[in-house]
Amino acid sequence: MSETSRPPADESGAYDRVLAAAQEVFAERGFKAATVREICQAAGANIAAINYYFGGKEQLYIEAVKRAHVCAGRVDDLAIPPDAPAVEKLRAFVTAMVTKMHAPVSPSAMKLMMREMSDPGRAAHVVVNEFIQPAAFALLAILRELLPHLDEHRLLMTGFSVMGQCLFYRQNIRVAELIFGKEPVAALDAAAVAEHVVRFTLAALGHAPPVGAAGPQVEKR
Amino acid sequence: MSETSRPPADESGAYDRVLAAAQEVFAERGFKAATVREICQAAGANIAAINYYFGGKEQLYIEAVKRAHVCAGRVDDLAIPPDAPAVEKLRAFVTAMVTKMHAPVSPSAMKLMMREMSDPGRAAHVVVNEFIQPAAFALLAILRELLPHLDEHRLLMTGFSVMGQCLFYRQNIRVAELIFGKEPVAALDAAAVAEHVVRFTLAALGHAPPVGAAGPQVEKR
DNA sequence: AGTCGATTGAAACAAGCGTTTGTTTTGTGC
DNA sequence: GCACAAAACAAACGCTTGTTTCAATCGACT
Repeated sequence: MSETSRPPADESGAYDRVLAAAQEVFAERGFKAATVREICQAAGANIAAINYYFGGKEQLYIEAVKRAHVCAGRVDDLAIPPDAPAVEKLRAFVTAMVTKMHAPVSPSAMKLMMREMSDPGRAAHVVVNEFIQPAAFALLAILRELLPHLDEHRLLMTGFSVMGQCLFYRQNIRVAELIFGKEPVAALDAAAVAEHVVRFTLAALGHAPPVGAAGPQVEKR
Repeated sequence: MSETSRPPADESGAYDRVLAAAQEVFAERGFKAATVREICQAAGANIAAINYYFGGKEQLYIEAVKRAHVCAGRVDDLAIPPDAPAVEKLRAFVTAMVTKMHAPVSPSAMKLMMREMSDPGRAAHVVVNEFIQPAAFALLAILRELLPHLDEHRLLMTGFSVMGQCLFYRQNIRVAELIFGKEPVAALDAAAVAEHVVRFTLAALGHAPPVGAAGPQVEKR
């Protein structure tokens, strides 16, 4: 029973090699299409290692998702100064979110998490509790500061509008490439997207001039 | 070779029954996890029917996706009067989009298309060409009317902001339920969401008062 | 050196998969 | 009634899947 006490370190033990390879292969192919043989071959380990260390394919998948959410890091534990004005908090949040989506620290980890989110299975609650939920509540708190008098429903929908913009570029980048070609989509780097989403959102909330306007004048109210 | 000339009618022939069942099962389980046996059992047909009519599992999947995009209908061929002001065009577009996403005519058809979009395979180009691309270009044309002087990159990102909001409620409804519970999410019906997205977007574009504002005063500029 | 538990390795297992086969049934024109 | 092609069926095929088995190997401790 070394499975639970084993730290998720990237040492060269068979346990960690299999787990890292599983994250990669599961992210690329999905749970069903990925085979234990491919994972073990990528890890340079024997086929029996999966059942020996993890007890089966599905439990390996869950562990891989857990590892992925650790690799991806959290959104709310960085770049959001608690004493800054709400507008700056929102800017920091969106920038962190878009950057994390657009250029993640571990692409395969993010891919695996997004896969599990689009088709929630037995490992979804892990990603939600540790990764999505804190970010969602942090965003809603920021929006509540910006819009103190808005009712709960509209605040929730406003949060969805922000998250929808942040997520779009990752969830639909392939489709966008199919429509517009690779070049114009590749031209949208994380910084440009983050700046746009911030401005679009702040304008919608009345804390910045609209997108069509010329100069970047601050506040208005 | 009756596969190409066969119309996608919902008659009670074995061909149509298998195709309809395939749409359902593929939408629910995905390509790999769905089995030909389950499809044939749901269709009340023999296992050999798939290879007899379609030539294999993968070609049946492609045909099911094609059928799905027909069932789902297109976005640009309805509810967008060509002579209306741009603001009304955008309102019509978003309302049609959100409604189609939120309460589709055929839930399984929409589910299958969304599945193929999140993991583009051999049938993705069909959905893109016939369903997504026309909608995307229609939206960009409307936005161009609203923002005549915006450069191409920002216009594209603005389009993504609109699409991101429309798609969020379908792509992430399961996750949203996991976070906030089923009730507050279920309370957001298509009409409320569409109204919010329209107002959020128009406010961001400077064609409506911001979300936080009280009354629905029209125009400003 | 010797012993024992942990790990690795190759082979085999049963189950399930998509596909194929050969036959039977059905429908249709003569 | 007969002949023939399309359609439907049950059975089995070959293959891949996840899992199991069991012997070989390694590493530490006495």
